[in-house]
Amino acid sequence: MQEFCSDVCKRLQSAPSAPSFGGRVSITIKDVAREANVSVATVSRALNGHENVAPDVRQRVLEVADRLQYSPHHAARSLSSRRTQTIGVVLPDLYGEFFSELMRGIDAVAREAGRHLLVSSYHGNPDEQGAALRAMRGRVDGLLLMSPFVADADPLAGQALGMPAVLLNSGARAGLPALNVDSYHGARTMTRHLLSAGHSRIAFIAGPTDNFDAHERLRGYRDGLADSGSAPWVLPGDFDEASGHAAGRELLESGERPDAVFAANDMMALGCLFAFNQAGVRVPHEIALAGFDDIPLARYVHPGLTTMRVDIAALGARALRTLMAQLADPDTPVAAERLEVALVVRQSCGVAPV
Amino acid sequence: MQEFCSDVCKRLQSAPSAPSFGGRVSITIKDVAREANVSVATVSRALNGHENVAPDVRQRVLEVADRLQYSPHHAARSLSSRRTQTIGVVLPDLYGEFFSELMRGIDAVAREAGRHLLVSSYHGNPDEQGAALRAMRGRVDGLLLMSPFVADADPLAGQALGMPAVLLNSGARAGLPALNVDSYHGARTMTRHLLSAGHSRIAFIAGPTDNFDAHERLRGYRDGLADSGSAPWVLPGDFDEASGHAAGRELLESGERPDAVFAANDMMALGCLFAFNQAGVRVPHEIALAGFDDIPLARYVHPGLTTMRVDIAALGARALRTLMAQLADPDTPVAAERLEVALVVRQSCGVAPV
DNA sequence: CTGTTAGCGCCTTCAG
DNA sequence: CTGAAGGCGCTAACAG
Repeated sequence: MQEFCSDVCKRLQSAPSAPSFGGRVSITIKDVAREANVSVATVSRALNGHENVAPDVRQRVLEVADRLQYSPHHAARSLSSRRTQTIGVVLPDLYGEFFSELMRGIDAVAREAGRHLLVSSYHGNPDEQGAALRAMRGRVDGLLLMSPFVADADPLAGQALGMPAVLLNSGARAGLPALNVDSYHGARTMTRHLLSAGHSRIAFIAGPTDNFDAHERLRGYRDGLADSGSAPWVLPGDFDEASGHAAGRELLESGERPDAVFAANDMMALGCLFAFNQAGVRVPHEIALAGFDDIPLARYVHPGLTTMRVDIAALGARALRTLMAQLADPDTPVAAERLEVALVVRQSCGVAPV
Repeated sequence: MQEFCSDVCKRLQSAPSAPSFGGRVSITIKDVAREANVSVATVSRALNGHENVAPDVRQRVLEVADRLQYSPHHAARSLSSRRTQTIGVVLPDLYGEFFSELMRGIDAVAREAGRHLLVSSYHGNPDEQGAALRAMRGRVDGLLLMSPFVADADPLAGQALGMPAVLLNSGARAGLPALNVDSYHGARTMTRHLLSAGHSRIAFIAGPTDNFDAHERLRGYRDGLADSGSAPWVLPGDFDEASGHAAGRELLESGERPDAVFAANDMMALGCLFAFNQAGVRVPHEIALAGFDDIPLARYVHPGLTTMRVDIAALGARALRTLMAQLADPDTPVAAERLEVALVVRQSCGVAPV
């Protein structure tokens, strides 16, 4: 035992200049090669599972590597192999349940595929976004990018990503494969559902004006209302509880109350619900309420919230699968896909089973 | 303009063997050097802000680099400099608001410090945890590790991390710097608050038995009750709404109802609240309710939830700051720190201002 | 099957 | 102040 590791032990003890890591020196492929009496090439082959290595040699190499606790240096490996085994994820933010769920879906697939995740958020700032994208170069094999801002100037237009990428909830652009939640059809369906339940004055609490999904949902609401004779009634919102709460109060104070309120997402619907609760207005008896997303809390509030279910984790998972396919075969046809959403009827609209 | 980029343009057009990345070739330091009529060494120095470069030369180099959209290749840089500019974040999971908030805090500091984040979750599986830690070697300069499972065998004991690391909400072990939410004192404070508000039969909805924080909160509850004459009354829970809901129902059905319920976290408190709502039991009139965490919804439910505020984003931010200090100076003394929590009194305990 | 060798792109002495 | 040159650790031809 001792004899085998003498060389390395000596190096460990008398490392001339301790390279970082708290004075530790790391074991390289050379150390393994020397201990196993083979060349570095053979070690590389053995460790990477190539076929052209004699069984006994492979065995010996693996043992030595294990004993020395060798672990290949990632930077070196990816510098020479030109692959990083890492996927870059660039998001507008990391805050809230949406991103959390998204990451969960992405993470599951990444783990399954043995890929690492380099995450970065740009806080809605186009400059930071550019910087984040640039910084990904040489660190990742592909990119998952979410850029939901419907700015006049497409921040991606000028960015040569220089690598395969998939767009998430960002519309379709730059000839990249894209995957979007089908917000438009979802919102239209919900609006029609409310109409068919007998509501005619349906108010809509919108999302941020520069957000792609918010835009699609508003469009779906308007189109859903189109032939009904009902006029659109839109309040501003921000996708958070606070703005839903504010919108709820505003609705109560308006001269003519709506029959139903459709919030562009569940968090706003909940904020609105609490505003109604505080004012003693009963849901659904006096006003019906609907949301969008089906967050976990939607089923626990009282009354249960009617909403559109969006499987966000599936969104992330599917996006990464698309990217992996692109990575495996760059000629995979590029398409824009939609993630289906589903109407979930609960008590908040007054037409639900108990 | 054209003349300057002729060389590179030619290369881009007639790259002999397109090296990965969908057939694109990337611009290297050599390209910049050639365009700027200097050596690669000078480019390197100029771009890295070293002082020994003539102002006009630096200017020219920066211009060329900008025009060519040059961005250094990470793997190459970290191979030669032995630093990755990346922090590894190893978490038990990526699911839910807690991790989302944690990541937000970490991300803010990382961005501020120009560091990237390599995230990985191990789904509560010790083997996966080991694999994740091993895979971090050579890819990151330091580690933020959350390992809240109070298993008999410390999964970290055998792991030579081989690099600076900070433990998050994982107790104190392995001689690593640690940062923990002060769950014990928080729970004790809350329990005493409930007692002093006149409640004597206080039930506690516990968290997962193998979770460090859950354990600390339970301990705080017991100690808070210690000299009061009240007996502990503990129900199992899982930190999610569903288990809080179940516990709430169980409490209602028990022969002797409690005066107050203290849930080990807000999600369970909300689940419990909805169970009470459904049963028509009024909070706080019939039963007082308290939680722990102060998630955003806590202030929007009706009645507002009395809870202990935990600044999770601050937890992440502080942990990364500690790690950065460790990275900057390995001799920084190692200590276990506590993140203070604060009592937030709302209406759910019946002693609050409206 | 195995060893030798030439880079991958960048940083960093060491001479000028 | 600047250029030339030697690696960093690993992979991938190319010869044996």
